[in-house]
Amino acid sequence: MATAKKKPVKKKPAAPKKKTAMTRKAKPVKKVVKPVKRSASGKAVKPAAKGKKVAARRTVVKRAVTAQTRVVIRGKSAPTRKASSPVAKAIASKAKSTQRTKAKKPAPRTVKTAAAKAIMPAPVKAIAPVVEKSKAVMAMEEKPAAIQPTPRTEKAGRDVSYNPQAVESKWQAKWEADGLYRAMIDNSKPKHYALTMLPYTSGDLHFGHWYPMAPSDARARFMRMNGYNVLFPIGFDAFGLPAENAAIKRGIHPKIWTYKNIENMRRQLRTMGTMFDWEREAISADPEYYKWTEWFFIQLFKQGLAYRKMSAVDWCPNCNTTLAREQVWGENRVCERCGTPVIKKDLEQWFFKTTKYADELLNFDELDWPERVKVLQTNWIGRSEGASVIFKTEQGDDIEIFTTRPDTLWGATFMVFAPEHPLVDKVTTPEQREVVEAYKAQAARQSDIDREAVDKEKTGVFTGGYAINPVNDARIPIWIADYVLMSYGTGAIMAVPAHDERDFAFAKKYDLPIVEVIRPVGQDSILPYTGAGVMVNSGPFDGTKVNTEKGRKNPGISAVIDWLEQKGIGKESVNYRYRDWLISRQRYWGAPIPMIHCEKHGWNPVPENQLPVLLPDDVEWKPTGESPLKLHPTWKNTTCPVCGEPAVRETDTMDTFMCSSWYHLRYLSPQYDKGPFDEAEYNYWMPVDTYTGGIEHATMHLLYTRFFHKALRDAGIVEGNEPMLQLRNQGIILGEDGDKMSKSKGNVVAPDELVAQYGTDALRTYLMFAYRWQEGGPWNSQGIDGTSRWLRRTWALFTEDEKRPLGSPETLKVLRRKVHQTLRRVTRDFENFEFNTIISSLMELLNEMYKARDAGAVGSPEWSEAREIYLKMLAPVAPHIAEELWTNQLGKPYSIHQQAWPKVDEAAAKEDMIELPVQVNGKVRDRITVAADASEEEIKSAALASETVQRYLEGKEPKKVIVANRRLVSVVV
RNA sequence: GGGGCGAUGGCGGAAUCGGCAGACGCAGCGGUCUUAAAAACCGCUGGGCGCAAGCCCGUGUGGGUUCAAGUCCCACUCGCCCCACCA
Repeated sequence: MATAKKKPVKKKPAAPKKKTAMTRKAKPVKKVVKPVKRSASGKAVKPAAKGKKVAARRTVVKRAVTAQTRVVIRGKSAPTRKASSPVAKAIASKAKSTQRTKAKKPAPRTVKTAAAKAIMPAPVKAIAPVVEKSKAVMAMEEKPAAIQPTPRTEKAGRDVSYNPQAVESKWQAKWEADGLYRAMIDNSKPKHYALTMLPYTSGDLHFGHWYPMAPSDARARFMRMNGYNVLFPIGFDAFGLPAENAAIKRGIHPKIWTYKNIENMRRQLRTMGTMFDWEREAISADPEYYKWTEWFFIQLFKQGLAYRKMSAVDWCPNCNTTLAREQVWGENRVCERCGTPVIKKDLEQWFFKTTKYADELLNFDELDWPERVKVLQTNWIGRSEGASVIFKTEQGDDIEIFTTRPDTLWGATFMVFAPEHPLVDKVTTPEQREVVEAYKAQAARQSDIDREAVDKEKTGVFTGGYAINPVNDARIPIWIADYVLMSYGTGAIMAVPAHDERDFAFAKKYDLPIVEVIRPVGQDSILPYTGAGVMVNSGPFDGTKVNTEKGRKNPGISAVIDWLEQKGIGKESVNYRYRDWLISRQRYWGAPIPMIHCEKHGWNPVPENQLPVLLPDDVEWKPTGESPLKLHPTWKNTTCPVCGEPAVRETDTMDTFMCSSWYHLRYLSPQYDKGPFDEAEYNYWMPVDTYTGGIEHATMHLLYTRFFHKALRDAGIVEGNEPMLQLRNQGIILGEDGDKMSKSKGNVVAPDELVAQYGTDALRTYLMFAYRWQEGGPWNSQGIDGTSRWLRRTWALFTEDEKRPLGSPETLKVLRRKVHQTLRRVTRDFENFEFNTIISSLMELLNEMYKARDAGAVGSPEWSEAREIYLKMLAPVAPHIAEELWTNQLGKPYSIHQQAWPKVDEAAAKEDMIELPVQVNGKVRDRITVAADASEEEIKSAALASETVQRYLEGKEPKKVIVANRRLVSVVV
């Protein structure tokens, strides 16, 4: 996924690589979340994970109304709104109401420094908390030493023993040594193939890589804790123009440049703390990989899906070389390297017949993909239905046109050809020859941009020739004009100036006749194409058609098509904007196209047992104006697979999108040499369950890979209709100034530096917390302090071992309720890719835990449970600190990442008192607190008993009292 | 020109089914600790009026539906993205 269309080269992230030795299987984990269910249509069905809104807020018992319904009305000296957590309430309710605010304040923290000191002097080994000490000791052999506080922290507060970099590098090394993230086939578990778009080997890992990958990793970890056998692989998109250009610029061989970058990117990726299975790494520039890219080309060729044809490519006359579309920059379409305006040049090229699958690609029934991507693909394919109709030249040649409105055929008063149309020369009369030639030459010189500018005044010239309109035998003039494009439809149109803006403008300018066909203006009428033309706007319209075939007052489009077919002058037809995929690149750094050309036998594939066609290292890859492979002295010479006579190889290479169309298959078995993938692995892991990456690939990679899969399906190589069932796109992180990050603007933020400063866990969680993941937004350099602080507070709470007197049962109950409510929400949010609220929920829970600690929860079973569940929820998002606290502070068995996701205790999560706002005439005037199971009647009478409500009633009877779903009472006066 | 998405405090964002707008965090202000600073901790923080209780206003604009609208409907404005002489 190297490049995106029309834009300057995009770089993709890279991942570090390290082979891990051990392949210990993950212990089976109790399944908590059900596998994603699929409905008959194949759509993923989201588990309904709705939680009721929690949270009774301030509750001060004032008086009971009935025995069953205790009604609580806010006291007059109401506490501030913020003092409203359940724990705080619990505390508050014990205190006198006037002292409430004070009571909520934590006890002075005289202990904190002491607690910190107790940890600090500890040598390498961890001092596990009292709880479960024996287990901790047992686990000691397995786990690395607890992190030693760093000297610089000595003077600081109680949290300072947290050294994220030390924690992180320690566990990264341990996980890797243990092969903790090896993904092996295991038929006893449901599988989950989580895929994130592979990085391009641009050399540096930046936010464009972190932003999609870190949350994807968190979700993959979540799925794993939920009992799935998760495959989360990584690799490198290593072929392509950016590498070649960078290499040219620096004078380094593209291969050396690329593989050096991969080294660096692996190192950087490792610091991210992802659960990538490095054993499955695949690199598209490895011969073991591109052997199969070539093999796939041959399979498509055998399917009749690869063909050659002449095509106009972008050509830089200064560099004397072809350019890819993305190398043509800006509105002026200049060469990215030298700034010279690019021209078109005809070359023979290889194409894949993607259009064969156009209709099937429009079908998204089996896909849980964002609506936006589906719309983009649908528009890109651009299907239009209509008819193709044959007009004739006066000399008798057929002119095929496509129209979406065959019912307006009777209004066709002239025809327009694209200047490049093959019949132009033939219809042009001698008198018009000179002007026609001049116009053609001028059109050829114009750039696409000029030519396609909508606001440009239309120009054209008369050819002198005439055509016959087949529906009424009218003799109509043939013009050429550059507003008709050879690349869309048939390159010729019938012009119906009465009902088409463009035709209308042209007819007005050159004084051509206008014949009205449709005259509808009422709302039920069939409207003309556009609002074009005087006739359309001036009416009157009677909803009928005029000037059509006799006896056909109201021929609808389909009726006209039937009629055309009967008459043999036209047929139903579908036209697409979508083009076949041009895969030839006149470049060196790509997979060779494995084809051989023989004078006698034409083009034939390289025999499969001779694959791969290796890319030679000794080429002149600096720009010379010719394809580097073509200039190699010997490489292209070979023999014809049919006759054995001397023949030449294709010297073009493949578009890198070809490589990335199947990388998800290579991950299955990157070392496999008997085929592109091991079938056993395919059968277990495919299709991809969750695919994450940028939306910029909507009409490129994501369309190519779907095409590829369908073509392979028809070749009997893969199964199923779609390669990736669920797709989720992240947004883009902009620079702090709100602009796109770019070196030239100097607004690039480097993840490496932030990891050095804050640690990976803080950066990962900040990226999840700060934005809606699908939206992205500008970087905020201060924001990361928030998650950094949160993790330090987490560390502080978990490393503190001070004992306090046990608090009330209510305190513990409230804590437990909050824990399970948070768990319910976090579970749901993980399922829905809502990472920002996962983090905020965990922050809230931590805040509650602090309050519970101050209220005397420490030492209780509820406290232990809260700590365990908190860490398990933390584990996917901040894997390192969670592991450290789990194994070395709680003394639990390594690894937290092999633990089962906790289960919500719905009974514990349930509120027993609920607070309802009471509205009078739509405005909140009071709040009442009732038992959660109070009946509607009880709630009503409680609401009416409120002094405030009574005051607003002024003694009158309420018109209406509505209890809305136990969430609010509405009194209408 | 066509299509899509979006608009909530100083900022990022919450708000699950039409039911307490502003959760959580950043920034800011005040305080504790400190020789000092940093860190940490505590409190405040949409706007207006008010000593207070409280009242009024408030989710881009204007209408509408409803007991109730950030959320639904209609018409706009602005922003971003995609496609575009597409026949």
